[in-house]
Amino acid sequence: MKLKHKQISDARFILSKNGISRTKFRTQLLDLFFTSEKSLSIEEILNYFKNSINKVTVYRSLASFENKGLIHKVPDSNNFKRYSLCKEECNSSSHNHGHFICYSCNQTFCIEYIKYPDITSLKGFDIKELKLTLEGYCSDCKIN
Amino acid sequence: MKLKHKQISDARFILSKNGISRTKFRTQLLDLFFTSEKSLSIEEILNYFKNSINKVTVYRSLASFENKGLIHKVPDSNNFKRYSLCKEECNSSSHNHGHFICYSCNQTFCIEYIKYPDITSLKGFDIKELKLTLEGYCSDCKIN
DNA sequence: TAGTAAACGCAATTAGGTTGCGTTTTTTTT
DNA sequence: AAAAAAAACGCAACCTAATTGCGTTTACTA
Repeated sequence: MKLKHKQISDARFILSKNGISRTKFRTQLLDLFFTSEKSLSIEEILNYFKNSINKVTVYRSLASFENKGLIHKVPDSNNFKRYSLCKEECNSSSHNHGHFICYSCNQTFCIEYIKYPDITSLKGFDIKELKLTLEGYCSDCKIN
Repeated sequence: MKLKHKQISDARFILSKNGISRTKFRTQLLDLFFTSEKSLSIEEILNYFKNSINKVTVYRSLASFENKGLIHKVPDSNNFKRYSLCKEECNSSSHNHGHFICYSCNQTFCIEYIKYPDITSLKGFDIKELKLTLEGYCSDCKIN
């Protein structure tokens, strides 16, 4: 990772800007989101930190990041908690892009560039959000 | 319910056809799905049967119905298990319609008639299924 | 109708997630 | 830079939806 140093300082800056204490762990966790293209589950985070961190701390850090709009929940086919870094387009109530879930490795990928169906109203329903989830096999898991 | 008798006999017939024992409870449960337009959660089923049935039995009956393709899981914003009757278009791997989840009452409605975005391939991904979930307020819960 | 297979119910267990609280670290104040 | 206040941490205990084991009961089938 060429930009490691810059990313770490980015992480520290962003934590401060959002009123989150710049602890060693939270800085590393936010940096992990920066360097990871994929979404992260609690289990993956615990493994990454080799269980040097308590799971309660992970849960609370993720909740903090989410409240400040740094990350957002992504769907998981097994209904586990899973998070992904927010992009520019995300706002507090809408993370307007699709997600791809791999049947095999269970990774969730944010898919920025698919078009949403144009649904603004539906008889009788007051639609606030729209979620599109694709499932199948990712490039690492599919049989070629 | 005008068609009650017919529905009960339908339920019995369908259970037999799918190799599921026609117990009193399973017949009533399948019939409940027939008469309910909405999806059902374990809690709602237990309440309906006034706790005369054990929750383990409910879980196992639902698993059995699902394995035989009679019902399918529907998304729930709180990640609880929730099921809905399969329609003609459903097959073992795909229940190709959208779902609407109400923020307030948490009911999930199957939406048959919305157009899916036309995604058959996505660079690097082998897409097997596509899920569209709408969230907001249903007609009973929205503020007019 | 006897034998086999499936379904049932109870109790115990699993596992993801949460809460309480005393301690430590970070941030703010002076 | 030290003291005070606030936020984060870690442990243990807890919560609860869901699952498993197993002995009993009910339904199917030959």
